[in-house]
Amino acid sequence: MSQTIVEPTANEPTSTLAKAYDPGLVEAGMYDRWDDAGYFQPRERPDRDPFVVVMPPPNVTGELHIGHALFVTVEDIMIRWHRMLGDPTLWIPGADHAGIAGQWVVEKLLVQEGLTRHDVGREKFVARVWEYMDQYRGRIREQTMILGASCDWSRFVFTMDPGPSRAVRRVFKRLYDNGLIYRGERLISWCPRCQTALSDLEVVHSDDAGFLWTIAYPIEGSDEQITVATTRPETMLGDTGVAVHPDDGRYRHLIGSMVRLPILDRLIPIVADSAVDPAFGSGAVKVTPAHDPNDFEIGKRASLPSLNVMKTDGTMNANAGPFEGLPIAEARIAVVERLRHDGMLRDTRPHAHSVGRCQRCNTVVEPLISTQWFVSMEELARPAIAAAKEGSLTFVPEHFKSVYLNWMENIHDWTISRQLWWGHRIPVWYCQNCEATVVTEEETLSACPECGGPVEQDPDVLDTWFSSGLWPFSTLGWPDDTADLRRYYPSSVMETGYDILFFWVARMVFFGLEVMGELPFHTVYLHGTVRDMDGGRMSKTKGNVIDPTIVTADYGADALRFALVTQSSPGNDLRLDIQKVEDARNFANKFWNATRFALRPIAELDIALDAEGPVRPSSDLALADRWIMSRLDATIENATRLMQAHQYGEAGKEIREFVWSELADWYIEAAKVRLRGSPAEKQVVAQTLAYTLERSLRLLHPFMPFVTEALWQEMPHAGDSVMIASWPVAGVRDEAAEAEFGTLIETIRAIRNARTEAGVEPGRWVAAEVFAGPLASSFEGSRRELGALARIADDSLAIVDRAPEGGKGALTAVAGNVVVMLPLAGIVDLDAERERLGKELVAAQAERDRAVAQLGNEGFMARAPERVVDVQRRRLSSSEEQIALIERRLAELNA
RNA sequence: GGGCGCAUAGCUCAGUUGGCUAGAGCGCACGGUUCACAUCCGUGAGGUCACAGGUUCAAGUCCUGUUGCGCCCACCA
Repeated sequence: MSQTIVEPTANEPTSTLAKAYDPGLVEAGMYDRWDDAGYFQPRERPDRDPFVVVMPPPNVTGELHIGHALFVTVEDIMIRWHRMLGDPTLWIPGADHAGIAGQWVVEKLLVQEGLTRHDVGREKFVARVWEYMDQYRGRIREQTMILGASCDWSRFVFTMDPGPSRAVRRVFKRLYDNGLIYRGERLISWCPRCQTALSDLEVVHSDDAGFLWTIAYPIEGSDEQITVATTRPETMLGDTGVAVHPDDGRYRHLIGSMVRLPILDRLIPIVADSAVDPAFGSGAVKVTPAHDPNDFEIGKRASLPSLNVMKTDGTMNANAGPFEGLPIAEARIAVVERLRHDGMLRDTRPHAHSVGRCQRCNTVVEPLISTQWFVSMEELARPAIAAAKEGSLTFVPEHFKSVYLNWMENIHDWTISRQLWWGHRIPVWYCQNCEATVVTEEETLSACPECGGPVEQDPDVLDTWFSSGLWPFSTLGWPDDTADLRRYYPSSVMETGYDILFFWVARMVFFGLEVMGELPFHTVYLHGTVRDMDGGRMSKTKGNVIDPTIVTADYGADALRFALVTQSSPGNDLRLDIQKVEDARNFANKFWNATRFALRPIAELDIALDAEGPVRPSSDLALADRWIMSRLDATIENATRLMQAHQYGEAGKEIREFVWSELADWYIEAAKVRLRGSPAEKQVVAQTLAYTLERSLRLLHPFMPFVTEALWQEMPHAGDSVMIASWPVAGVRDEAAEAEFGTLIETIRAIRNARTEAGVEPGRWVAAEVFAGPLASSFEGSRRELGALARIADDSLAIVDRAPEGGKGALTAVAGNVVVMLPLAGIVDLDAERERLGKELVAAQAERDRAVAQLGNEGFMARAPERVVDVQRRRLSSSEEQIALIERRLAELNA
């Protein structure tokens, strides 16, 4: 496979490439060849820092969707780029057990069998989930491979594997021992469907249309009543007080009095609390400490008892009296009816209010008091805030730093226990004999270390994000002191969606700092959400979810990758347009055919190679050769700069633009005529083609790994795979060549435009006189290219040394200071020609006027940098020359 | 209530520290079988850079305000 010299193959077919690019054929088998060659594992070299990315582990709750394809693409681009830069590069793949979401999908399967998890029992249920996960992990892995992800499968990790599980227990114990994890009775969010506590982040709020009911509470021992307003009247059954603002004159005399709670007839006190807003409603608030976070706080301050009126399944309990057993929604209606009947309902009005729903199952969550495990956040957040503020943790795009800080600085304690069966079991054991609570890193505990009595493990599991938060080090073998951990922690860039900035990124940061004493990564790159063409979110219920492998089957992984990355920019959502995928496929085809074209002369000749690949040609260079190599250098410069700035999409576009609009449209078109020239000329063209195409393939490789590998193998090259070739280094730009060939391009365009506007048949060969002023020798050297591209007959192309006179039977093309006269007697429409040139004259005059104005501006002349002033000077002289040329020509036409 | 962002061509979007004539793809109009490519080639039309001020020699770019849209956070009965 390794190849240092290309043998001439004159007698063989000129190319082994098929006429049309077929992504299916190109991509088949290639991934396995890379894998077999070991390219996905880091190539160690002690002199360089490794580049490490930990893949966000997809939830094993189904297949990958198009959003996964975006992150796989962006991360693979980073990884392949760094691999080409020569960094030891590691990308660790994984999968997440997905806690509630994982349990939920299997519960839904059971429902189809007419079963609940309680019918099968904990052990068998967990086994079912494992079975499900094993099945989909394979599919996810397969999909990731189809996308070309160059990750190290030998290091694949699942959150429930023994290693990460031990990491979870170790961290739990450590935080517990340090007082950062505690168990307590708090008001938490409860999902009645999932039957578990949720963290704040797992509750999704939306404004729903509801009602605000006003209820009268009679004052005991008085004829007075006090009215309170509520959006959840059923909670009045759990009221243990009424609160008013201490300075509210209307109620000051009532503070300390008792009211008689309607329906239940309980006596509850009126208390003062400054959190009450006297301006809202009646200025008096019913207090339900067991079912409202605000009331919970008021209740604590006023020493009111908490009275729970709901069961964990979302029905009312015995404290609800006559409403016991009713589901919450029905109890609400019944309570309102009863109040109306009793004459205690004072008002009912529509009222939009915020309703929290379970992120996973969309059930309305209920705040209720419950004993749960929490992570105390204040101390953990402090260094995580400092890291972002001092800049050791940076965000792409930058504004997410504010978002991150805003959250971190207002953080609440984290509810980590879940009343689920699927997940990491809380490593806490309760002695049945001596009341001891034992936290252990061991997976099981057989007896109480205090008294030897029997122990029972806490039945709950941990929030799935607890294990995710340890991912940057648990994937590397921690808590063992492994070689991987020492070499690859911390990772380099955390690339993930902004939608899990708090869920995941923030938690990795504070866990990394606390457990490892070091940030888990220095850069957070956040991508947006992939949306449909109308900007809608993709969801299973909407039915607009796209399986990436359907797209890759039609257009290829290269096309999907390229479309995703060039359509997106950091932090912004993108609308997936299948036309963009098609365009990317077309681009691959363009590159394919450009290579196919180049391979013919390349195969006939000896291409000089060195350790880097085709040698950069340096002698017998024509203007076009110098130009394309300078443009390649510009592209390398720009692409490299953009990659460094994480502007991968822009880098991809830059490369596409070069390959299509410069290399294919101009260099190759110009090369066609030169390949019919002398052997020496053919040689330099072939060498230039080999050089520029081979370097371009390397530039494009991180974006379109498959097709670039396929083409690179066909091209003269050094090394075994473009995957492990080096990222190109830019040479010195040839400014003169860029300017001169640029003018040649503009001239050809002007000629084509003049021909088209005048209705000259596209295939017609014409004669031309070209006045190129100081560029005469450049134009002379490129006369055949000029002729071929502008369809000027070679023997009737004259490069002249002063502005030509065409009389009335000629078309004029003006580009900069170049003027071309095309004698076309009988075709030229004098009026149309005058009009066309008239427009050009106006444009040139406007150009001149702007330059004159700038150069006449004292402030500009005094303050603008010399470079900018120079540009205006050139602009002035150039536009003046152009005006003179056009005016002269117009005079001729008008004569 | 707090925070963040967006507004550039018919559509989807680029536009790095302010500096040549504001760009791309798609779409649109017209025209093309030249031996790499119709998954293509050529030519063209199309923009008060949301609005109003300000800073500056110079503003799509920086500042302030306005309008419209979006997202996130939050214990607004």
